[in-house]
Amino acid sequence: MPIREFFVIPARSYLKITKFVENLWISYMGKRHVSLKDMASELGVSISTVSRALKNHPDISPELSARIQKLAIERNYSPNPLAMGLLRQQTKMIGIIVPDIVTHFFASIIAGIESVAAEKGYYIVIASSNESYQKEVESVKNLLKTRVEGLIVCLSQETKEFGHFESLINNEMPLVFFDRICESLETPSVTVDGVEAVRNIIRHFKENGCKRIAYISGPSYLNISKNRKEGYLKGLKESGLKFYPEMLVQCDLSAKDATLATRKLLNSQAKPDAIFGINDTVAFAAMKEIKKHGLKIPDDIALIGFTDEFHSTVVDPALTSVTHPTIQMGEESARLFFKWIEIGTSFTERVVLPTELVIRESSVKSTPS
Amino acid sequence: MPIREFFVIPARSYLKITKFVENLWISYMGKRHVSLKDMASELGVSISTVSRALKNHPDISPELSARIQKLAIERNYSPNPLAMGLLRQQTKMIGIIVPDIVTHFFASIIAGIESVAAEKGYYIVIASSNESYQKEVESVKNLLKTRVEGLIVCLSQETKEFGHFESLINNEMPLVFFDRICESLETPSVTVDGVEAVRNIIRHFKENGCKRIAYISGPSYLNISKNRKEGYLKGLKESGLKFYPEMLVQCDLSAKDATLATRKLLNSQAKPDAIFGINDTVAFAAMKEIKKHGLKIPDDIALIGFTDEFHSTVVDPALTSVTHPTIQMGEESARLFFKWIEIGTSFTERVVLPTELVIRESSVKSTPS
DNA sequence: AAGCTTTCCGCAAAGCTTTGCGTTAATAAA
DNA sequence: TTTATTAACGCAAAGCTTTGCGGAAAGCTT
Repeated sequence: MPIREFFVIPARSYLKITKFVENLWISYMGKRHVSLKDMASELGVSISTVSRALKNHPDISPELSARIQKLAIERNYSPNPLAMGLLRQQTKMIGIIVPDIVTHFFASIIAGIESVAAEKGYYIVIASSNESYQKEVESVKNLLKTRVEGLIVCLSQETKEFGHFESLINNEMPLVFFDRICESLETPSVTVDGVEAVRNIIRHFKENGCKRIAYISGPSYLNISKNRKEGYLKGLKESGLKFYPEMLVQCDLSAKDATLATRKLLNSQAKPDAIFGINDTVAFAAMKEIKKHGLKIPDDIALIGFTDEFHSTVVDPALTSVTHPTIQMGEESARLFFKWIEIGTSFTERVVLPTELVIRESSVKSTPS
Repeated sequence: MPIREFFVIPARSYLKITKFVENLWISYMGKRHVSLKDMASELGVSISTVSRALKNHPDISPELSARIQKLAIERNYSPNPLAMGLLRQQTKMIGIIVPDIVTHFFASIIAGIESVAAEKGYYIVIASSNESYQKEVESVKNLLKTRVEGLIVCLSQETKEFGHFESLINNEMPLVFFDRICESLETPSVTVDGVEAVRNIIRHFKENGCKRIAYISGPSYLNISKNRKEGYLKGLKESGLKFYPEMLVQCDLSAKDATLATRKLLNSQAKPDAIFGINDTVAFAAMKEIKKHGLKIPDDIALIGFTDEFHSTVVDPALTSVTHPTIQMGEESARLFFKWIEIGTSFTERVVLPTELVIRESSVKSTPS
C-alpha cells in the first residue's frame, strides 16, 4: 500500500488547492455533510476505494477498510440520498394526497402509512386537496415533479373525473386508493365495509325502538356514499322498517352543509327518531343542530356517526359510532403500495376492512318506545 | 445549424444503440420522466442547448428555442429535482418534528408551515417523536440523513437535554422551535403568551366568583408549564386570590395521568371551584373525570382549557378555552425558517403570539357565589 | 480578400455514488 | 528467470442539470 503523506495534494491548479483546503475545513468543522470525496482526499485514496471499503468489499485490504470505516464514523458519514436517487433512479418518497390533514381520521391514516414507510426506508410527502378537484389535480402534478415513486390517495369529494390518475396507471406508477376510491380504475384500494357497518347501525336502531331512521349522506358519486346507502336500504328491509325518501338527505362533507341537512330533517313534517351521518364532520354538526333545536339525544333522536374513538368519547352524550381501523387502513395502503413496487407492475387487490359499532350513550334510548 | 437526420445515431457500441432506442421508447410512451438528454437526442442537439433554450438564453436562436420548448411541453418535461439538488446543494426539504401528528393542534400547525413552504417551493418531511426523547434524537438523525435543509420542531415532553440540537446550530443549520421551545438555545422560536393567557383565565374565574382555582400543569421543565405557572401566580395575586399549593398539580401530558391529577384534586379536602388545564388532552380528561364524580360544570367546578376551536365547541358543556392561533404559529415558524435561509446565518427572534380567551359555557356559573 | 465580430452551439466539469474493468505490484508457479 | 496469478486499488461512466468557455460558421468591414 502506497503511503502518501497527508499534505501531498493532488494539485492541478490553485483553484483545486483552495477547494481542497476548504473541503478539509468543512469536514473538520462538521459543517454540512461529508462526502466520499472528502474522506478520500483526506486519506489519500480514491473515491471508489472508500465506497468499497464502507461495504467491506473483498478488493479492499482489511486494514484500509478499517481505517476508512473509522473515519466514516468519526465524520458521521451518510450517503447522499440525492446522489443515490439519481443513480438508482428512485427517490424513496411516496406521495400522499388527502382531502385535509387536520382531520383526525386522515392524520391517523397518515400515521399508519408513515410507520410502514419508515420501516422500508421510505419518506412520505403529504399534499392536501382541501376537498377540491382542482387542487387534487395540482397535487398530483406537483408530487410527480418531486419524483415520488407513487401515490397513495383519498379522493376529494369533488372528484368525478380520473384523467389525472389514468396517466399514472399507464405509466405503471404505483397508485393506491383508500376510503374514497375510484371503482372504475384497476388499482389496489383499502376501504371499510360500509354496507355491513350501516346494517349493524340499523339493527341497533331497531333494537332501540327507532322506526324512522334518517341518513345524512354525502355526494352520490362517492363510493362511501353509495356503500352506506346500500347498507341503509338493505338494513331497513331486513329489519322490516319502512324507507322514507325524505329521510335520506344529502350534503357535501362540510359542517355547514351538514347542519343545513340536519335542519331539513328536523323541520320535516314527521321528524326522524334516529339519524346517522356519513362521517365525523356530519355527525358532530348534526349533534350540535339537534341540541340547538332543544331535542334530547338519544331519547328524542338517537344518533350514530362514523367517527374515531377520541372525538366520540369527548362529546356529550358520548357518541355511538362506527370506528374505522384508521391505523390499519394506513398500514394496509402502504403494504399494497410496496407490493406494487416489489412486483413491479399494476394489480388489483381491494382490501375491505371490517368496522366496529361501538355503542355509547347517543343511541341507547332510556324508554324504548 | 447542422441538420442532422433523426436516425443518425451517435453509435459507439451496440449497448449505446439499444440504450438510445430504449430512451426513445420511454419518452414516447410518457413513461417515467423525460430528461434533457432525451429531448436533446430526439432533436439532434446538445443537452446544453436544450437546457439554455428552456430558459430563453440569448445564445440560442429563437426558432430552435421555440422548437425545444414545444417539445418540452409535449413531453411534459420538468427538471429532475435530484439533479438540481445535487448541483445546488439544496434539497428544498424542511424537516418537522412534532410530539405527535394526530393531535389537531400539531396537525394544524403543520398545515400552516406547509402553506408557506409550498409558496417557496419547499417540501416538508414530518417526523413524530411520540413524546419520547429517544425518538426525538433519532428523528433528528434521520432527517439529517435525508438532507433536509433545516428543522422546525416542537420538543417532546421528555426532552431536557439539547445536545442533538446544539450540533445543528454549530453547523449553521436552520432550526426553529415552536410551542415547546428550548430557552437556553439561541434560535428563533414561536410561542404563545402563556402568562397573559392565564392571567386572563384567572380574571375571568374571579369574575365568576371562583376562589379556589386549580391548575393542572405539565412537566416543570417545559417552558409552557413555567409560563402558565407564572401567569397563575401572577393572576392570583392580581385578583387578590389565595394560592393553595395543593391546587397546583402536575402530570405528564397524557390523558391517563391528567385523569389521575384531576382525581387528586377532586378528592382533596377542599375541592377546587375552578380548574384549568395546560392543554387539550388535560382539559378533556379533566372534564370527563369531573363528570364521573357527579359534579356539574360549571356550577360545581368551572373549567377552562387550552384547546382548539373545534374540540371546544363539540363537547358539552362547550368549553371555555384559550385558543391558539395554530395556523399562524405554523406560518410564523416557516417564516423564521426562511429568514434564516435567506440571511444565511443564525439569529434569535422570539415571536410571541397572543391568544384569545373564548368564553363558552364551561366557565360561566349560573349562580355566582 | 483578409481579418474581425457576431451568432449559435457543443464540451466538460461539478455535485455524489456505485461498479465494471483496467492497472499496478507482488507473489506463486514453472 | 520468466510467465501466470492474485491482491489491492484507481479510472471512468452513468444518472441529470447548469454554466463558463471554446469553437465553427456566417456576416461584416476596409
